[in-house]
Amino acid sequence: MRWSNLFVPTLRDAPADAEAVSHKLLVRGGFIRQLQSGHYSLLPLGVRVAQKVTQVIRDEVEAIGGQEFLLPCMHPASIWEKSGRIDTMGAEMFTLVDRKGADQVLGMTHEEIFTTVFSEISSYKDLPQIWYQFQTKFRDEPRPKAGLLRVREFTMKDSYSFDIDEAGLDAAFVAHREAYERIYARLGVEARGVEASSGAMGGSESVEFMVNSPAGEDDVAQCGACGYAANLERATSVIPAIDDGEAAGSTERFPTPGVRTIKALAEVEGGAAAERQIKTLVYLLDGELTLLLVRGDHNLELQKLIDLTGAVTVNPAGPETIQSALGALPGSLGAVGVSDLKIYADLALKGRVNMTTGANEDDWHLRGVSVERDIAVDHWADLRRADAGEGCSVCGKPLDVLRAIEVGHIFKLGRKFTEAFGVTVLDADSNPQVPIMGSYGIGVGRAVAAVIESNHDDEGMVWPVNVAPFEVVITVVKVADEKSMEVAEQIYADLRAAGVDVVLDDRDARAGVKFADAELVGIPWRLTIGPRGLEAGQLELVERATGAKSDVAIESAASTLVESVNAARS
RNA sequence: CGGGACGUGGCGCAGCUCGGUAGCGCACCUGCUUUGGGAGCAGGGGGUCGGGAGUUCAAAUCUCCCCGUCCCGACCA
Repeated sequence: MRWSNLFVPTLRDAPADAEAVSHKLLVRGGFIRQLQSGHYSLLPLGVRVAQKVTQVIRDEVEAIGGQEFLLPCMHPASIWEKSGRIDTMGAEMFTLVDRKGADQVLGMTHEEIFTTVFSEISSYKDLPQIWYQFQTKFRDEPRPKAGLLRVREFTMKDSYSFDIDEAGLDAAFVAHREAYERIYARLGVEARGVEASSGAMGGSESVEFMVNSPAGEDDVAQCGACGYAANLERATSVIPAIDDGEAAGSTERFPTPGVRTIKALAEVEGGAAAERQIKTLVYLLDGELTLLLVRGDHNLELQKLIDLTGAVTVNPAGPETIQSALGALPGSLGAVGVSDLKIYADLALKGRVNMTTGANEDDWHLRGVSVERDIAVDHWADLRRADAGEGCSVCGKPLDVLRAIEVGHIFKLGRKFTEAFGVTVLDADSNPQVPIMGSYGIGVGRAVAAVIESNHDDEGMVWPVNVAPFEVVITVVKVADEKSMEVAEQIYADLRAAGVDVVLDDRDARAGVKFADAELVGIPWRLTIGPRGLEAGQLELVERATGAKSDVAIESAASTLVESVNAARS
């Protein structure tokens, strides 16, 4: 490629509304342009990187036996009705009506469609299967953000495994886990597999691949001692026991005028420290009013509740609803004596006595509450969000909580879809069996952004060779100099012949501009050709990542580069 | 969906408080000089001031409505 023919609109200034490093650099480097919130055009350099990332993923999925498909991105709504997900996905699906009046949706994932194709298989002899594709997904995200990190339209590698039994699924899952680890290593990101909730997709064992970055949107609890790592959505931790003293004989009402918060109750005369309080939250779970109890100083982790109950819609109840159900407004709520509502309580409240909570009358609280004696808890469960500094539930050492980007997600789907679509295959005994599925996804654009988040410096991007838009740039300092161009053309031809992805910067621009652009777009090696070097018979070679400069003889420049590039590829 | 901010040539911004018909830097075009780290000089092109209504002799500026974009919280590759 000749830079003079390339469309690489680099910018000196980042757009004002970009926040994340990857967003700024992708725009500044001329990789992407925004069409509207959550929808980006990939420019030539963006396409090059995306294609290289795609190829790395393809290699590794093929290596575990994946077969590439390409399914439609527009689906009849009926297929989503059949799986029931048109309701659970709700507003996140783009929907439209065709000219015949048929309801259509834009696919946000492809379990339904792959399962439909799979229904043609009817013998255990044809299992296992791993099917995958790179296809555009559409998700009407409430809040797209940070350039390519969260968008409404994106390419995803999604694969699906079909097996006759759990053992087969386990094997497919492990194979994917290992393939993903190889993929991230080749992309130059440190991604760790962490325990995760499978969310709206449904399923059991679930692992997210996380790259630590302030631009991320997830919080991950990590144990530096034993390696335990889990999304805060399901991370557990151990906390010290609290000495409640002797259980009070009975509960006691006491006035708390104006007290509306945990903090205020902790400070008021006759109140109680936050860890001695019961926080009472009122939620609507699929429309059913429910009380959720956690310790006063703890936070509810909603995802844990959703995973536990399978609830589809979970919303905090409004003040009017709460008032009419409990007789008080938030600030004075409690579960003592409540019998007509379902009550979930966090395990940290189990066995606690002498607790303080709202009396369900504004400006009144109760003390001396023994949780198990005084509250009709229906379900005990881990509902609280783990916090930094709490003990690792595996080894007890303090946990860290770090921001991270979710660059991949694998999980065991189970038989949800094969059952919904009535798919069976015959086993060796001629009995019909419902195959079990796994689902595995990597967002290509997000992976690109994550690579940048992990590989950049003040000058711009620093691409790993495997995914760099070009592996080498030949910078001709003075294009008007015939000798320079002659040498450049020769090395350019040699590198191309050797299979190196090289760009010849033959623009009639000042050297400084070309150097700055090469660094901004992060090309791993720059070979500088100018009259000064030619006179000495030497060319300057600069490695982007380290800034290391070396002089190479004209004759050996190409072979040196071929060697370096080959050594760095993986 | 709740909260906050912003919208002026391709990008970054000023002008708005106190109405008088749009300006700066970068980028772009032409010429000359320069040429190993984002050149200098001279000349030049490009803007429905997000949209619509209203107030006014007069609106980028004031008022109202709408749209868009970004950031923080509830959702996910």
